[in-house]
Amino acid sequence: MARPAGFAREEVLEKAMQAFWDRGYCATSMAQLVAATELNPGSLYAAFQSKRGLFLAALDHYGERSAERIEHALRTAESPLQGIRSYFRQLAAYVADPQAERGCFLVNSVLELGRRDAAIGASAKRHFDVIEAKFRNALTGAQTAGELAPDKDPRALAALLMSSIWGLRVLGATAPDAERARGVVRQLLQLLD
Amino acid sequence: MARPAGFAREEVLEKAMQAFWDRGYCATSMAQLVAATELNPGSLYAAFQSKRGLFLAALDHYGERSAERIEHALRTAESPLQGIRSYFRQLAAYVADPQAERGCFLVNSVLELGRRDAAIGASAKRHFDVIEAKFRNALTGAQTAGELAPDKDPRALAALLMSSIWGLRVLGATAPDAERARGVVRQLLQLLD
DNA sequence: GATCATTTTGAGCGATCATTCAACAATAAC
DNA sequence: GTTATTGTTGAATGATCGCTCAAAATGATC
Repeated sequence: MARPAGFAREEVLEKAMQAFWDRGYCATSMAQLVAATELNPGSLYAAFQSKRGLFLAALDHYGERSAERIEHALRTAESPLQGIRSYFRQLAAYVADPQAERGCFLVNSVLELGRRDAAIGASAKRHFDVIEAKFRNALTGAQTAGELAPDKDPRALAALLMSSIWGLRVLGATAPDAERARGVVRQLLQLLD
Repeated sequence: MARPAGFAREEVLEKAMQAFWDRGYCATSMAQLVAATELNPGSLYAAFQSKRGLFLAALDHYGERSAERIEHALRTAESPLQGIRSYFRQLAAYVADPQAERGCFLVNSVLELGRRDAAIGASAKRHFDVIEAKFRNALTGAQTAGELAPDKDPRALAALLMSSIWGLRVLGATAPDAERARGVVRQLLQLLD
């Protein structure tokens, strides 16, 4: 017995995420979020408590979608290692796209706020951990399948892959260059052979 | 015949840089810059025109010091490749330090402002280019000295090294972990053999 | 020590910030 | 149709933002 909300939470989160991703937390004003979400301040505050609350929800939204994309690449590949190769080739292509200049929303958020806001830092790190675990699993699977040499360390390799993703995302933010990105990925993937 | 300035420009730039590096451009208020530099607003504006002008000067200050550090590692090494190895081992140690959580000021600035402020983006990219050129020179030198295999591509390797630095800096911002950083560097340096 | 160009001072400016809230609207239950 | 409960509206709030400027202070020059 009450009036139902006039908006879909996921759609609002997607729009808010795009706004935050575009300009960062600090440079995105509530006025811009009101415009982007097409909600009034009161509705936004009723649903998310504060600008920070909305940001945290948008960050989770982004992290979940990122993990899904990686999960999909790994699951649809012919083998664990092919899944990793496939994801990185697709990342190289994305990094060459002008829209990659926004960087990675998780990385941007850690660098802007991770040290000043423990909850934001912890949230981003949690999403990174989920992704890294997927790679580690794939690498362990590749090893038991004889696809990856037994002397390789899945844990160390997974850390390298995370670091490589971060590097490639910054590369995309500084200079969208397809050949450059492909070259970096080609060399990195040699470490899996 | 005039009153001399009561401050040393380099010292003020260093203090302003630390303040901006700590919190980012947007989250650092002029009031905080006034406190950090121990100058009054009027003096800061007389010397740097605007908050943005002060930021651009601080960014150059950081970029020059970064390039010097790399130049020093390369120049004092026994060989070009040893110089690169030395720099990356030193970077792995730095990344494990809690103060590395601030990330790289150039990376932070590109991600926060590079797309919205052309001058800031261009400045950061220029500093990255200077650094990358040093690596490329070292790699070419290593190749002519027979230290690096002739089938390696100095240009592609230099791009990989830049991407690796960016990744390692983000690693430092998310989780200062010495073993993790050393592991990543160990694997990356294999690509030089 | 008088002159003069320059720097320093810090209160104050208009603009914009995140946030609130009282009035109003809409629906479910009866 | 009435009531209860929740959502929406958007103008208003106090705080903080980057920035200015008239007045005072300083030191090199003569």
